[in-house]
Amino acid sequence: MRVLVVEDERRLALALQHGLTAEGFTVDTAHDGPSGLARAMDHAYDVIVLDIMLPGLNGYRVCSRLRASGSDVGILMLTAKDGEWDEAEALDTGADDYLSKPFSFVVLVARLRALARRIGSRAPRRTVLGDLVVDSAARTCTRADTAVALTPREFAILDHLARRAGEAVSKREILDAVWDGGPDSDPNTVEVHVSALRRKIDSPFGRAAVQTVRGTGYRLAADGG
Amino acid sequence: MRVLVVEDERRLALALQHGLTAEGFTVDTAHDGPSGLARAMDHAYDVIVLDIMLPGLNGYRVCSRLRASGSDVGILMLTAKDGEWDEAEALDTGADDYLSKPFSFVVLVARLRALARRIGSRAPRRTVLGDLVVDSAARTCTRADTAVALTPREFAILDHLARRAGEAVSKREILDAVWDGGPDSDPNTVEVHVSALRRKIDSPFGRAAVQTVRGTGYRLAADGG
DNA sequence: GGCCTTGCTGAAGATCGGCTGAAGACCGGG
DNA sequence: CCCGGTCTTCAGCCGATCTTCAGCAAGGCC
Repeated sequence: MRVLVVEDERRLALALQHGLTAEGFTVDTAHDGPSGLARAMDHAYDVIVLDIMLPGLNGYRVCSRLRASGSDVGILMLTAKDGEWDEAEALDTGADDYLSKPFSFVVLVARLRALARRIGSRAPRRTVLGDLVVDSAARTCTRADTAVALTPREFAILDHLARRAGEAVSKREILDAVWDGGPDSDPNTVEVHVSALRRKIDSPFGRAAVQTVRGTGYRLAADGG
Repeated sequence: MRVLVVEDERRLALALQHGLTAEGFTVDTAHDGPSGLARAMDHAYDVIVLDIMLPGLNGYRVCSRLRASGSDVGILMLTAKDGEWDEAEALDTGADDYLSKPFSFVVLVARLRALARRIGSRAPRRTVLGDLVVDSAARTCTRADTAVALTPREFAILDHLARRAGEAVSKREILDAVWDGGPDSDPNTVEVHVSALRRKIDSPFGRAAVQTVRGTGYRLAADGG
């Protein structure tokens, strides 16, 4: 289990490195935003422990840049204050979990393990469903060997459905995954985009990969429809 | 999403009930340890918000008893102090997450949603009863290798029965699980839907998976009828 | 058998959920 | 600044689904 600790307070960083090493993790450290981001991009970590207040580039930015670059590494943010917006914003920028300082080392380890488990079971980068191919890394979609151009939202929805191929996925979950699912977000938005998506990947091919699950949401047929 | 709030401070419990209801959760409350435990055992909740300091039986004990009885419901503990042992002990007794009082409502909702997602993914995915297959994740049902289209209510009933395959399940429990079981809900509604369900998964196949338990409710035959 | 309780079911009207076209906001590039 | 593409919102439509009701069937008890 490879962990990167990005924390500018040297004493804390060192303590974490020692403690986590003792717990069986392999630990690297970085002490500012830019070098943390660089290390994270260059090496394959399982989880990153990311402080918010960092010199050069704050934790939110490191996090969102990592996500923007397509990384799905597990990110646990350390929020300095315990105001609610720190935490909500952490999740918004793509963090998987967060912990308010001061935190207990025991809890940190428990959270890291839980996070690693979740991350470990994440879906692959390329999903093949019959003649429908969704490439999460390249952000492309192919149907019957024909490239299909999708808008960002359309692709994000398809990608999310593809990660759960064969399962029914609720509109709320899609809102959470594709948008920053505020409680007041509108499920109709999803419907509109799904409608557009079908017009591109289903109708022209006389297929129906995107199925409606009434009362719940949608399901991507495991065989491409 | 069914939530049980176990909190002895009435004002807080009420506030949570209202707030969470507005967020789309279905909320029940209990105000002490023993009644919280009883409710949790009797009803199928997705998540329980559990205060630690409770009359009668404290949160740790409620939590560990639930786990001892085999429940895998999601448990989010509210820790009153913010000492680390509260939190570590909460995780030790089987809680999935915790939140220190005072907490932000926004954060609580985010945590509940995250927890619900995690829980949802560890529930059993398919139930096989003879040639009857109920796939909870995909929300599909198959009888003798034939896909059977069910309406949301029908599927919810079948799903609930399947989770207790072989056991007699009361109509009241079905009302609670599938509907938001107000005290004035009508058992005949269940009968109507069960009737429709049989017409789809039993009659066409000359089988009888859904059995009537007179005076009580229904039972799904463990061997598919 | 008679009677009461409980469960089944067909029909009908009300309601709900999902789909879609259109309008305007928004955004980034030229 | 303008333009094209994309996103969100809105409102209407439609069919699927739900609930209610009433009559009938079945079980259980005397």
